[in-house]
Amino acid sequence: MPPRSETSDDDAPIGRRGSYSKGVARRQEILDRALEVFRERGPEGTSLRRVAEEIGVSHGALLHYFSSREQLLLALYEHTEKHRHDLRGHEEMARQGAVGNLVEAAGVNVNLPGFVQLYSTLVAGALEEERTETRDYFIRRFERVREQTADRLRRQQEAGEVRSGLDADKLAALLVAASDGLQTQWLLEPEVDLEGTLGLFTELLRP
Amino acid sequence: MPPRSETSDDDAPIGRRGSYSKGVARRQEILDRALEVFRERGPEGTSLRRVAEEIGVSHGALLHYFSSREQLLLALYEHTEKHRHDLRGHEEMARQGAVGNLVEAAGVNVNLPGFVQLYSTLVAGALEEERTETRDYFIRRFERVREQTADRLRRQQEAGEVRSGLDADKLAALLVAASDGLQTQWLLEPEVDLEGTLGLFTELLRP
DNA sequence: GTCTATACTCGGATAGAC
DNA sequence: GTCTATCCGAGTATAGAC
Repeated sequence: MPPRSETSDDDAPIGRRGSYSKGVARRQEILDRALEVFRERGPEGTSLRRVAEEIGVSHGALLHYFSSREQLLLALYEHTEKHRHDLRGHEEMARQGAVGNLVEAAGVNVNLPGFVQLYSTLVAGALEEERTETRDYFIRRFERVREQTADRLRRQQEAGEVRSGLDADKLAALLVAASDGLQTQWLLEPEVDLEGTLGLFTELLRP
Repeated sequence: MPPRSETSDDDAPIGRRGSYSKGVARRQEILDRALEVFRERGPEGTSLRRVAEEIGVSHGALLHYFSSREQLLLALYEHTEKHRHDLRGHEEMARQGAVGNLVEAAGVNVNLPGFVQLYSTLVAGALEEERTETRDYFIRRFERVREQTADRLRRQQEAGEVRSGLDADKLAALLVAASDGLQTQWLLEPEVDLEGTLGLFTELLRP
């Protein structure tokens, strides 16, 4: 679900007339260069105009492909998330419990404070205006994460690993909320024990 | 702990030479007018310059009393928090359990979405720079709220209302985190049941 | 569709008048 | 200490060239 607005099907490298539209490739190219700049200097303090200059396009041209600074940061977020996702073992991930999954994700994030901060900035931005792409993106994201977590919980309830009689959907929202909130506290005070505190849920949910 | 930088003791209305320094009064006057503007138009989209013009001071003068837009928003937040605090019954509040207290606070916030959003904006801003007043403010705030919550929890553990064997400090951090995170989700999707979901902790913590 | 040029408002810093 | 004047770079919107 990339932030590019329309171009929703451009997949056949051969045969389809036009194949990749040149614009998408150009956009990708610009994004790649921009990611490099962010990697070196970090997103904070790196203005749109600075990035544009550094990667050799005009300020206006950059804005042509990313309609706002927020959009560019969202693209950066998505890219980092993919990388972060790769850091985790996919096989084990699948059959993990809800709490274990969140704890492990938090463990990965501990090494990526910049990522957590970017997340927080984008979410706060999403709350500030009514109908933006960023807002839609995070609404969908929360829905997805809650749903996955609820599924895990239900499976664990059936397996007797988690106490039953609790609304799995509400519980999932609570777990995700706690995870997000804790990471905020952790960014402000690194001595907060992210994984240990989140792990309390293991005991709280024991049947 | 108001955001005014130095002037830390100006309390005696009589006898002390100079009594209130004129600057403090002026600052308060400007703040009051600014609060009015925010009440009418909301903080988002209300620029420093617009506020200044509307209350009849220059852009520079406003910046003289509030060294940044963030400082002004923080003052707005503190003022609203005081008002919000008044909405809650102080007597009952004191002898409430940890979960009940958070649930009730959330219940008040449900009628003040702008306040929750402002909180989220300020917290995100606090995460973005290293040594700012806003950051210090929220570090202290989280410490205070966690401590209060932990105290309640300990009292409840001794009274047998909350299951023991759980680290009250960690548990407090978890409760506060869940409360914050849920309010974020609620701002994005109002159908999220803020009080009900947070109330799950009542069952989770039962001995 | 791709991009340049321009203009507007914004937050913030500075220098200096009073 | 209080405030005006000015300047800077930022994000964004628009018109229009190609």
